Amino acid sequence: MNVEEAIQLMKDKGFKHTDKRADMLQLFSAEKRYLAAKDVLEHMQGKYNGLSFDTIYRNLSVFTDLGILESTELDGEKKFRFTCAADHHHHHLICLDCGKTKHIEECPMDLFPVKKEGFHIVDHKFEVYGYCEQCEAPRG
Amino acid sequence: MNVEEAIQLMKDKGFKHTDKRADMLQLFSAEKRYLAAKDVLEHMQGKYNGLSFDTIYRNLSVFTDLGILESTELDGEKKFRFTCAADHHHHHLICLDCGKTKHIEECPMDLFPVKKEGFHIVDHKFEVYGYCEQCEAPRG
DNA sequence: GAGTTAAATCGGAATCATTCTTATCATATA
DNA sequence: TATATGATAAGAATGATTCCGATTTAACTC
Repeated sequence: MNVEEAIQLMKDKGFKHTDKRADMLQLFSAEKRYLAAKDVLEHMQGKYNGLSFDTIYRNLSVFTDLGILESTELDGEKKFRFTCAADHHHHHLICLDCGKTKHIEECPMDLFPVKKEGFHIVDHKFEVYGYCEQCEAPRG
Repeated sequence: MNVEEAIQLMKDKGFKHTDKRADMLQLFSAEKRYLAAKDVLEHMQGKYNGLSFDTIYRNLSVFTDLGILESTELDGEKKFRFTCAADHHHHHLICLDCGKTKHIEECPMDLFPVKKEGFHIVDHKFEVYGYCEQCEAPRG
């Protein structure tokens, strides 16, 4: 998925094209890492003075619903990134500082049976956390 | 670890014994599932009128630091349970409704190598979510 | 190209979980 | 029992997120 495809998908689903939405998608496409709502707001405020939090949150939610962005929750914050593989299940190694990721193909659910007597399993989360080279250095 | 051991550990570490702390530990020991701060508050308010949120949060934090409780973050809420195995690494299958858990012995980190070029790994999270029999039924 | 309609946005208030602050109180100890 | 220090109450403060009413704008119709 790229920005053009994302915008087309958005239109196909009946959402309107706006400059703010296009710019948000452009940002995520360029960054390819997890960003918090406030990161997005900061980045956009240069161009759009008085941009509302509501706009950011609403659009993040729209994009996530459409599968354009994927999200996770880290340290009490929702974070979003341009989906790196909308078509197949995967996991991430995530930099706790900048949100940069590495793709993890293996899924633990495929590798061993989780004893699930008396449970109806509906989801799972597997994430590995660390610091990338750029963020590790300053931490000494 | 049981309630008595937890209280002893608390005293050994220089924390004072109070009825509220003992009751909180009693609750977690009896429930053996993930509870949110507000669950604990509700449970305690019957006995202690005017109990402060601060007391709950501070004590949850003390217990977690001492390894008496283990915690996770689910749906924007911190949840706590009496540690089911303070001595060895493990994961959980968790009921999204009531917080009941099943122990998962296998750790994905042991089962396959996570390609970590350029990353310094410091942590990971593996949780399986579902609904237990009691909570599944009402959901129809 | 102007008019219409529903969606998008703004600005700020509201909410929810959590943390902080200050004064008061209770536990453990001398 | 007196004292010191930790624990608690009460409520304010914080931070992320959501909600709401009023206004603006994109997309469609004529």
